Amino acid sequence: MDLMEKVVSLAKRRGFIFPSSEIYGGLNGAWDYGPMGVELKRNIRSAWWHDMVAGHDETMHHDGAPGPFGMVGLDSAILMNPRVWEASGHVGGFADPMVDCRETKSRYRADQLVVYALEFEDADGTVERLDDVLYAAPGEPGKSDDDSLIEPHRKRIAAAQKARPGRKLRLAPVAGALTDEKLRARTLAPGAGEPGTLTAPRSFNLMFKTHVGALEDSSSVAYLRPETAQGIFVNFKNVCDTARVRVPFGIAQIGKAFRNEINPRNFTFRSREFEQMEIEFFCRPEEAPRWYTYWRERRFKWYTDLGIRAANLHLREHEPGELAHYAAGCADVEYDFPFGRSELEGIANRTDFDLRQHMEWSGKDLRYFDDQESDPDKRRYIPYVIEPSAGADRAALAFLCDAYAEDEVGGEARTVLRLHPRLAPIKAAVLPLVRKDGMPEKALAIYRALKRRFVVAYDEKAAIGRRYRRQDEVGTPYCITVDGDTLVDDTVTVRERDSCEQTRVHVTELETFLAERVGG
RNA sequence: GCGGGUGUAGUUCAAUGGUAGAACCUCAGCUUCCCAAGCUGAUGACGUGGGUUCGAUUCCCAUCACCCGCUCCA
Repeated sequence: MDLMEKVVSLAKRRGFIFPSSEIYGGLNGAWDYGPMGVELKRNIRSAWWHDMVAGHDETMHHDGAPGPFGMVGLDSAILMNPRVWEASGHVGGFADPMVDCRETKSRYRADQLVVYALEFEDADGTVERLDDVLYAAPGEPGKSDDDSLIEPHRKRIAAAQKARPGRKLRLAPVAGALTDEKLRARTLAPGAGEPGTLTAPRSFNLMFKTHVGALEDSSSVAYLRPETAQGIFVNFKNVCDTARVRVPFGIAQIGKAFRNEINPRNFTFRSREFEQMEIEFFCRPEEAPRWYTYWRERRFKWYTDLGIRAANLHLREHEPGELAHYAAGCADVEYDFPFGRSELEGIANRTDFDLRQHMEWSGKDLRYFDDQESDPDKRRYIPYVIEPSAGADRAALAFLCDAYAEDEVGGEARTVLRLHPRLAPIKAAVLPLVRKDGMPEKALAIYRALKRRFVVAYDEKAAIGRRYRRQDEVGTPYCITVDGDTLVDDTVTVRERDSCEQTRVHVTELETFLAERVGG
């Protein structure tokens, strides 16, 4: 069994992650978090929110940052005015099958791309057909004139013509060339140097559509947001007007997003419903590169601080050709999953693209007014945006994979999740050594006292060793054992998950002991 | 989206055209003073829908889900 199978199996067995609606056969690309999983994910969200927002000190100059900055939170609706998605570029032209050119990064509607072969007719009517290379050009079959079709390939076609003096050139459309893999491999895209750079036609309507109100007509269409980011941009003015924030500052949000992925894969890694943890960080345009660098480093460090082994984590700067059309820079935080190196988080310099788009589409002035600026011409500007966008589910999966370990204790194999204590679903288990002599009663009293502040478990079933192993498997960092001495001197043994070492702690010290080690 | 593979208990596996077995887990009881101990007992499965057949978990078809490769991720 490989590591991924082991993690999936453990996730199911111990209640971290189940297939969605499993008793009905499940649903492709949808997963549920069980009793352990919900705590893990909640801890991930809490850690992120605390580290990025709630615990942020806006009066302080943070390490590596160009200066002090503010940070506030937001929770915008999943349903928004559909015009948001027109402004953002998520709808409009995306309903029809599209083909992409891998080389030029251009996108075309499949039905508006003519693919043709060259034919040369001799004076005597003999036709020579050149179909080792096919040519694609924007236009509509049967409606576009030859000149406009030839334009993108003029040089190449001119060479072919020159080699065949006196012959008449004809363009012979090749139907279905884009859907035929072999023909597509010979097709030269507009502006491309080599044939075969076009993808198969695909529908890019990845947004889930629904209707607001009972009437299902086109005027009532709404979408489930495909990203949380736009909720922040459309609230930029509201936040500026009410939250007493000054640039530079960030708006953070955690929430569900939905994409109708063609091909969900790799357990929860690519799901149709997923949770994002995003910051849109607004700054002066000229300072954007420095803030970009800052957020890249800071977000990378967040994962290693929470226990991801640095050897498994990578920060990858995008190639210039890989960048989205609006981005001035983008880096991915990647993790070495068992199924390959994949993206956990993207940090992008989105320039002023989003706010500018929303200004145009809404007609509202979203410029920031900087009254501290001495130059009157520079007082109003559209801030640039640095966007660290993380996937909560992907983080959960990475933490699970990275924590999974098998080792030996006393010659016996065990499975243990070496989760960071902040992330562990259960912080401590309270265990009576044996079920007699008043130990359960004493242990229950300790359990109830700790329960008020920490997520703790109580277990009196089976031998002590087995109970330790149960807790190891869900990553519980500490086991508190009540034994004979406890009844005499009010001390317990605290057994640490990774080392299995035990220390003696007085019952009155337990709360402090845990607080120092697991937070909370 | 294309190609390949796999679906049997919570997990990991077996067997079979005629009453579906095991290990671990779980639960109950006994025992037990520190790392999956022992004893007794118990719960629990053929992904779904069709077809062939006297009879299908087994053969066939479809479908759903998961895994692998390709593709892709605005």
